[in-house]
Amino acid sequence: MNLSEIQNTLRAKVIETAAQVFNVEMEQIAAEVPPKTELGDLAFPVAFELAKQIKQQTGEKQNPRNIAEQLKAALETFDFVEKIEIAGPGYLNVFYKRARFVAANLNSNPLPKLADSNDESKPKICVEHTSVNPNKAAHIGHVRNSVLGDTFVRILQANGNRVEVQNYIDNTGVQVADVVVGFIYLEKKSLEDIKQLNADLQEKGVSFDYYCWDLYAKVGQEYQVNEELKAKRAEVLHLIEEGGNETAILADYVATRNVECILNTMERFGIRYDLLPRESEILHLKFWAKAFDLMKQLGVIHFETTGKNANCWVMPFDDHAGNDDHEANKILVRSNGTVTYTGKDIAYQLWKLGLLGMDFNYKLFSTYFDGKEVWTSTTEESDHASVPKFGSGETVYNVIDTRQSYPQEVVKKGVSLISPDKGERASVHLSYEMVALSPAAAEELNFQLSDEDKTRTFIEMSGRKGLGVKADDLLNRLEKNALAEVTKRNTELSPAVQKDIAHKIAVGALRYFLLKFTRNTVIVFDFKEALAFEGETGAYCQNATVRINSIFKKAEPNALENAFKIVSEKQIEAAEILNSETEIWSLISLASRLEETISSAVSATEPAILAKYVFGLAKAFNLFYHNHKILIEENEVKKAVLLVTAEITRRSLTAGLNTMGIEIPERM
RNA sequence: GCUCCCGUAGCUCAGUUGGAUAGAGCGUUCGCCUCCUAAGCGAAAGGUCACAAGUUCAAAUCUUGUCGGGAGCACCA
Repeated sequence: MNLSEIQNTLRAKVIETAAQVFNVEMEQIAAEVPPKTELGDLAFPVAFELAKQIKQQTGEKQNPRNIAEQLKAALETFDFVEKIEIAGPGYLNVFYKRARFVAANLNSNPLPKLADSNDESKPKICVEHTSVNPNKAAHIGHVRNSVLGDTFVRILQANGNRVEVQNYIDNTGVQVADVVVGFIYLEKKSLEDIKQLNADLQEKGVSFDYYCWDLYAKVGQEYQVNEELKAKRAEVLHLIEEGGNETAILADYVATRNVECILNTMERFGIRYDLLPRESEILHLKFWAKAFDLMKQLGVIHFETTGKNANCWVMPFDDHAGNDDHEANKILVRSNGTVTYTGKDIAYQLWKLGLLGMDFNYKLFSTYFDGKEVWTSTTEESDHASVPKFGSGETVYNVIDTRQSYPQEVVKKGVSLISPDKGERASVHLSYEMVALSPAAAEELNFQLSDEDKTRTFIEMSGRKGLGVKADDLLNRLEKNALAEVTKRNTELSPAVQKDIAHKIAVGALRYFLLKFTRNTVIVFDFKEALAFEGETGAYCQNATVRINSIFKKAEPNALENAFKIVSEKQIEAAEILNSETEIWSLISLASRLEETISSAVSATEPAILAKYVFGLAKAFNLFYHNHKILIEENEVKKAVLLVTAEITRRSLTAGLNTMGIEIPERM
């Protein structure tokens, strides 16, 4: 029986007893971990709540401590419980049979549900993340999106869910149009010229998306002074949307090259996708037309003939009160007959949920080095015999920054009007705050600050201004710094191995840095903090794990096996150690809470919960490590208990870090 | 004008659907490598949880108001 099962059993017993003895029905009850191990392993503050309920029902005033006494008797019959103490005004503190618990969990898997995530019969969850406009390199703000999304995918899988990862490609939007304007009108390049440029850049070792980054910023600047160029934007955008012309073909080449670059960047971070749905297919396969018909049939939108929105199709949206400046209703089709972004997004969301009644065609986009495939949408017939089944998610998570809360709300509302069955529950906006730059960081990037910017506590990154910390640049810098340390500490390792270790440390540092903040905290990016390997960092967590691994490398080959045997057979002695040295038991107890932590990260849609847990566990292990010398311990049972503790911690740390997409280096 | 988010140690942030003495990292000061890797460990200092009222046996947490900061409210995407 693992920790979750024990806790659930205890909860059920409390609820059962409350019903039997006090005639009070409780749906769920709070359980908490006492502030100190001395106070027990699990606490129920349930007696206070019961006292209140009893008073409400019978008018009889009962002392919480007396209530606790009666619950205590019922819980003590459970064979994993050593004793129950009533503390303070009426806390019910549970102490487990520690040695028995350890013996029962010698071979337990910290994430028992992970294997279920491959079960094809389970309902699917779709997660959309990354979705960087394919017109420039990804910056640290995009990486926050991707790391959050990817980590949440891993968390869902650890929780036993089947997950599909989508990265939406807005290949026909204004941002792509802007770079295309730059290529065609500023640089006077044809498609052939751009292909040649791509080859030249590759030779020079410059990434195509870096080139576009600068070009995009140049176009943005030029727009300010060149009205003629700005007029080209609408023209180009129209041609791209329409498709089947030279400009559209050129734009497709540019966008696709950028997607390839961005996928390469994300692969460095360990982030992958199943499907890249593209906006061009949403347009050309007429997803919108189908959604439009659906909405008209169901009467969830209407055509306005008078007033400000005359000749527009609008969706009523009464959650927001309208006023003179702003409409309460959301326009989906403009008076000129074109569709708004929100309209297209509703169609796309319907597809994700399997409610649209039509599908993309698919082609293979690329194959990762280990054989994993990533697919994309196409208007042509799917040319592969066995295309995986995409979309039709039971629930859809959209990882999009918090500034898009309003349109996301409209999409959710629209979908629930069309399918009240699935309702608003099926669409989840996994929102997060932006990554901004500290004025110091902006200056470090040689960016000219305006006087207004200087007064601000942070400065928003802007692709249009070319202001941002590029993802690859930052990772390169982290790898360089990590390599310097690795080389210093591990002179005997080969350069290739050193480099691999440095890479893992760099990725761990950046992923942890982005995950330790809760979603609704603005990250004010600071180089010193982001480049740190000490304190609350990924490297700290990796280091603790490497230490455990190194203990087992130095131990005799069958040390762990023997330890398991000793702990199982000599439970009385083991219990003495676990009862007297609370710090050992605290570590075991903490390490046993990974599954529970994953589950709360899912219900709160908050990966930071996992990050904080893993760090806390690494810290607890480091304390244990300094206080106990495992390999030279002379007492046989004590040594076995220490080894088992290290092993249980290792499993949870490794699984927890992997769930965050952080690998464990062989050495540090 | 309306909606949402935030205000916790010098700085950056946690604080588990209201619970026991409000925590962590950084920074500061002082200790610890004869011992499984010091990217580490220990100790000290540091708090009117923005402010006010209310609900409760119990409030950093819930309600209302005030002040301060951020974002959003397009026939843009």
